[in-house]
Amino acid sequence: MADTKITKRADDYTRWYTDVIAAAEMADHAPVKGCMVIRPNGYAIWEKMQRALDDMFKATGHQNAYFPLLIPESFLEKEAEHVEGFAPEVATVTHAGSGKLDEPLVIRPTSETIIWNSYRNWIQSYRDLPLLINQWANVVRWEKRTRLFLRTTEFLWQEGHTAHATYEDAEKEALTILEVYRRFAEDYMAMPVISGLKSESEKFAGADHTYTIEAMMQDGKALQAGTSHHLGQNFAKAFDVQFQTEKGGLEYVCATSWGVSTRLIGALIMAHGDDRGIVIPPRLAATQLAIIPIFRKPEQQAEVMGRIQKLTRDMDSVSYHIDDREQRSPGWKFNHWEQRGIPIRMEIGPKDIEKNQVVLVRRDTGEKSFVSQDGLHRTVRDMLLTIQGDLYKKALEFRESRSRHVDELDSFNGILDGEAGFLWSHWCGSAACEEKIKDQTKATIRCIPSGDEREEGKCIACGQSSDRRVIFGRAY
RNA sequence: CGGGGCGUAGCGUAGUCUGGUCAUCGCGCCUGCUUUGGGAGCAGGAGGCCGGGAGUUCGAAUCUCCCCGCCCCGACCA
Repeated sequence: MADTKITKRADDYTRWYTDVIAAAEMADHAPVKGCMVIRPNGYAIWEKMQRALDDMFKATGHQNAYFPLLIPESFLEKEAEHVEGFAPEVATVTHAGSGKLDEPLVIRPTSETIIWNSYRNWIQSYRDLPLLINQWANVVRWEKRTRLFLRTTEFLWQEGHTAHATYEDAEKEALTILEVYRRFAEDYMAMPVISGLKSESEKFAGADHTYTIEAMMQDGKALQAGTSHHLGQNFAKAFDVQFQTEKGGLEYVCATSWGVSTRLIGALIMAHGDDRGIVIPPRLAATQLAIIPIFRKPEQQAEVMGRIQKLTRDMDSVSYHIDDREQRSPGWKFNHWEQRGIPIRMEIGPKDIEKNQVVLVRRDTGEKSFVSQDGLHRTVRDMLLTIQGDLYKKALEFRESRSRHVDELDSFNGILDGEAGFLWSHWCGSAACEEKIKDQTKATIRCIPSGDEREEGKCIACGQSSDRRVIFGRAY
């Protein structure tokens, strides 16, 4: 398979991003516009993400289930805001076999409606609550403009859908998941995020309110990395899901929904990648250590391979790969694994065997170290931990260097056209001001950060009083 | 759907303004030998309806018109 070169980091970040994906052989454009073929290298990351997230969902009491891909069109229409929000981007099936369907079917853009149609039958009593379910699935949204991983017509995701007896219980659930997402982003992806509340105009269509985690990419633009919605009783009312309370009354349940998608792979690339390719944090790397034997003569090969066997015998906590392809040169292999973001490369040749050492090279820094073969397992394990931590620190430092308090709307464009980043500014809370700022600067409110950092100030758009700063930024 | 750009080998491209040995170069692929600690070297080789169609011309990758496709910017993005 062809090995692509990343020519150089173009002034155009978009170009760099697609180059990196191509070089790492992660995805291709599909024949259907906006759809993508996820290659094994890209999918391996998704599998690691799935496993980690699934464990976290299970640990917070959730179960997996599956609901249909096709949804009667009328279901979407039951919730007013929901249909208004999704109508422009749903794909519809009108024909099946040789005939036209009586009622068109939409390909799910999200599954609230079909799931709530089931929940109506599943929920009778307060004893049935809470209902905590997650689904791993694909969805289709016919966006006008698409980008590999970040916004594709079809994408893979998980969507959680829960039902609760009280508003407070649902709120607690939404925040529990928000915290799961924050931990996943920071602990696994090594990508710092700011969690908070979406403004009214940015929230999910049909939600009471929406929580989000927002990350910063290396060009200073924001990326919404995950959302957790408190749906209130909107869907319960639309699908008539009531339950008998402990005291015998009849109530509508409160709901949440939440999801993260293959967009996270795009986030990972843009948060850590460099001109040599992607950089995978150790906790998400299917291969953490690429071992490259070096030799000239057959007897050296036997010796080196023998030593590798011995060294890897007890490496059960590190996932390693021995690249013993004879038709490729060591230099080629170095490059190959770098483009694919493997955290550590190990070189071992006759010279190393003589000195009882190996060469370890970090993908994130390029730092080369000569370490003893004794205790190699522990050395590698420690280095993986260090890389995981350093990647996070580096990304956090970058985000902080691109975050500033801004009190003049006039300076937005200057900053965002130059060193783009997060602008912490006062906002009065009105949709009109939000809109005005967006029109003038292309910056949107990424979130109203969680936490109680109150500060008196004046809205940068209208001058009215505000009691906290919110985050503005240009977003993907 | 608006604005801009681009379609030449599997991929990336030169050539188009000024029509005439122009089908170029790199990567990749195949064969052989030498190589292998940063994308190996040399030699040889395979591979093209120059996006499609119609025109102009003695002659079109090149000029004209139409069509198709892709990319970027914008609108849009729960």
